[in-house]
Amino acid sequence: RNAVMEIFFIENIFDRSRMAPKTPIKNEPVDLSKQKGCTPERNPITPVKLIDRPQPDPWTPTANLKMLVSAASPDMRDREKKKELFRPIENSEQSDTPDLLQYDMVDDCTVDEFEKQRPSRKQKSLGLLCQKFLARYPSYPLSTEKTTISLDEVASILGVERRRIYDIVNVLESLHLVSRVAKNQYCWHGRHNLSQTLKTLQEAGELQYGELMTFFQHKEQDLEYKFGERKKETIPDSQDRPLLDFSESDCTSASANSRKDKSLRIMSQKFVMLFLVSKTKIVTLDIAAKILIEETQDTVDHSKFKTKVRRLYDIANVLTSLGLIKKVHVTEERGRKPAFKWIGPVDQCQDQVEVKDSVNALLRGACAPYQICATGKQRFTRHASFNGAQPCEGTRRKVSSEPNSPRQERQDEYCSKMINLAAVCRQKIEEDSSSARKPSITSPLSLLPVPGDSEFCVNPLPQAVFPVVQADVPNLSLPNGVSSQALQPCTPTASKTENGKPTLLPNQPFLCFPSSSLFMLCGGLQENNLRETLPTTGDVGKRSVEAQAAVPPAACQKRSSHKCASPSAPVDDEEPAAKKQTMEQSDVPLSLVVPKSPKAESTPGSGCTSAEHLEAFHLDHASPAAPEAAHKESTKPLDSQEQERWSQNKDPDEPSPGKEQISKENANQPFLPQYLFVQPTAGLSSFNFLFSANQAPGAISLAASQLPSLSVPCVVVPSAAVASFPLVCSPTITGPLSPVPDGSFSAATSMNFSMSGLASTTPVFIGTTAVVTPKVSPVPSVDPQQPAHPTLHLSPVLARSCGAVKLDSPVCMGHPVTLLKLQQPSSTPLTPKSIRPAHHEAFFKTPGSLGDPVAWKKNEGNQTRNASSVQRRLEISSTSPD
DNA sequence: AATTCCCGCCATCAG
DNA sequence: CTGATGGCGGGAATT
Repeated sequence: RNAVMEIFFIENIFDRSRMAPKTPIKNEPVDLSKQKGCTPERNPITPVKLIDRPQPDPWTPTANLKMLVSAASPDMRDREKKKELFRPIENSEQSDTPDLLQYDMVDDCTVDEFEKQRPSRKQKSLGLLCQKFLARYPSYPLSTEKTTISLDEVASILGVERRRIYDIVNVLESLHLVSRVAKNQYCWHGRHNLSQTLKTLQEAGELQYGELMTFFQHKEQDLEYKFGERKKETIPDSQDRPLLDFSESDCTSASANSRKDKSLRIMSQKFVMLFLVSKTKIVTLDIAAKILIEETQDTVDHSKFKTKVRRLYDIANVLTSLGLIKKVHVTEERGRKPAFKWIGPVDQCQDQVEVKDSVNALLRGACAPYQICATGKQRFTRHASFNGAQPCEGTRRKVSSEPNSPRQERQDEYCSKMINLAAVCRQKIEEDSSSARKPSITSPLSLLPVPGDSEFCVNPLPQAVFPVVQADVPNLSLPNGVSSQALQPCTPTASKTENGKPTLLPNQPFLCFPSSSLFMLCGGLQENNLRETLPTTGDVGKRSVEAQAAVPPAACQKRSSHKCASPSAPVDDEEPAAKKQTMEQSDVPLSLVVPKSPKAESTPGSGCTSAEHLEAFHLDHASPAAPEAAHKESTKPLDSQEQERWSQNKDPDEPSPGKEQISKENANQPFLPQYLFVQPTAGLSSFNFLFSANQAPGAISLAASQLPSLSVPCVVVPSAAVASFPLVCSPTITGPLSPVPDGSFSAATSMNFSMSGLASTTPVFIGTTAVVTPKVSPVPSVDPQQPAHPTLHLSPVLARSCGAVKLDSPVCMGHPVTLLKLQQPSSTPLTPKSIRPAHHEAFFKTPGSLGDPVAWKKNEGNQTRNASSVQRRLEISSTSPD
């Protein structure tokens, strides 16, 4: 062990020393590359020296090696790097010695095959690094424990230079996820205050950028805007001031100005504000850069702009890792521009509006099926896709075949419409709610009992609120807490989001429904797992792919990573059939369907969406009262059909007749019980739920086992496999349960939920928010994992966290909640994939608790091995050398 | 060629 | 002065 440690240190040292010298070298790089006979890439690994070489410099021993290496072949080098991949340690040097050896080996045998990958740049990306970083800490740490972060420690563990950690921490600090306590020390707060922070930012943002953004957005949409010009005008001077309070708020040291003002922190806040202020929640990089340059408007110099953009990428990477934004591209006349879309919690969510609206529509008698999504924009998107409408952003694929039509435009229009609609609705809602904030509104299903009208929807945020589904929301965002991952049921469509990014996936299928009438469907959990995983780097890509696979075709297309093709890219057609099939099997995620008014569809001409179909069937099969598991069976087949259709379904127009009828029926009887059905695949992972819509609140809770029997309006049907998990639905509220507690308020609540969310993964809680009040101290002994459940394999951490969360809530008390295990099968249902889960777990564990520093390394699977040696060292050292 | 964004120099800041 | 921070921009990797 000692030896190992020594090595470790040595390496580090080495590294450091190397760095210093490096400076001088800089000049040469050019040569290097040229001379490159040797190493093609800049060798991150090797110190600069190599580079120098050409120079007069005397050689260092190392240099020699390097030369050799380089001489050997670039490829080799690559491989090497690749191996390093996960290795936390800094890239560097360690390899020297080893390298040599390896090289030799390499020579002999061709190594390359396996490692095609190599560490490429991506592996070193800030986003990935950030994920690793976040994975080390729980999203929602117990208040009791304070986690301090030592920059040095983290840097060494993650194997990066400190400088990089600063980049991450600064952004996190801007969102108050961490705060600096002392030199080199930060305190981890987690996401507890995130919503509050965002709210504050939003407010601030409206003041500062409200108009501006509006302006830009309009501009963009219709015309081209010229850069600076307008902007300046619009921009108020107000910007000077640093972001308001927040920046200061916690900062201990903050004094103030100085260069800090320019800091990444401020920029980050401003950047976030732009999203919050933006109606579309999409901000293009160039606009952001322009706006953020603020000060000297005119000094638009190009270089400055470029620098700003660089910084924005840095910030964006971190935010992406947090699951707050995702990358998209907006297509304008000018062409496609990089942009980012906010996918984090939104205070005011349009979704709500939508929901509301839909609800209203229902009440009015509208019949069309409607889908709702709760949370963020993403959901939005999804819907769209569900509907057949074109999704807004990237998601959009051409749904139907209309090669010629300007689909993009349409899409945009669609988006705009939706937005407008949302706005309109929102008001309406507010009105309604205020007037009728009765409990009634919150029907049993409704998640949040929160008294505050609109608020309830809002704050609670989607994610948090519905545990059921939603777990994911967070999930994407971070791996860290166990929480997140959970399950997300995937919606068939939804998935489409970005693949590349891990985060995206998140959407969950769940919804909030204010009125009872809604249905929820939950799809298989499979995906959940994937999501969970996300944190890690390399995997992500893969994972996403998988996820996609799971997902319905429509949804995801992109398989490739991040970059999405242009939005307009056709969707289904492209999809490989195979893929679809796959998806079909597993997926069927759920979707919510709500009867909707026709209008909802607006754009999409297509009426039928998968969801709809589902609905239809389900409806058919399911008896209103309480369908049972039996349905599942029937359903499955259905699913497939459905899916197929779906995939094909280009025909919007023909909704299935049946479905319509159904919907109508519903319409007629608005309150009929409707249910949501979820049928994922049969076993495994998916759960099926049926909820009747109108039910009385009280009825809902059920144990899994009981499902069918329940008289309750809702039925939950777990898939067979799953059956074991218990679902808990607390009736929202109303019931007997204690009413919502005072609620600490939405914010708090929501938070809680989210936490629970994790838990949610499995257990579903549907209930009032009140239920979860996590604050409570950790549960005594919880044993979340019940042996009974086959599925549960929670990582300890998870379990623990879950336990804590749920415990508190009253609901929980009632019965043991089981958590679903995230890992579970989700991935693809039965497939062997199971392997993954393990990783996931690891991933999430907090290092401390589990002591599994290594977790992330896992990602890539094979490669890992080699790397491992290095890693190991690290691990050891870090872990406990003793 | 454009987009991303890693790397790390070096100016500042803090002690 | 030294170490901690972190702005900044070159230029390489990716798209």
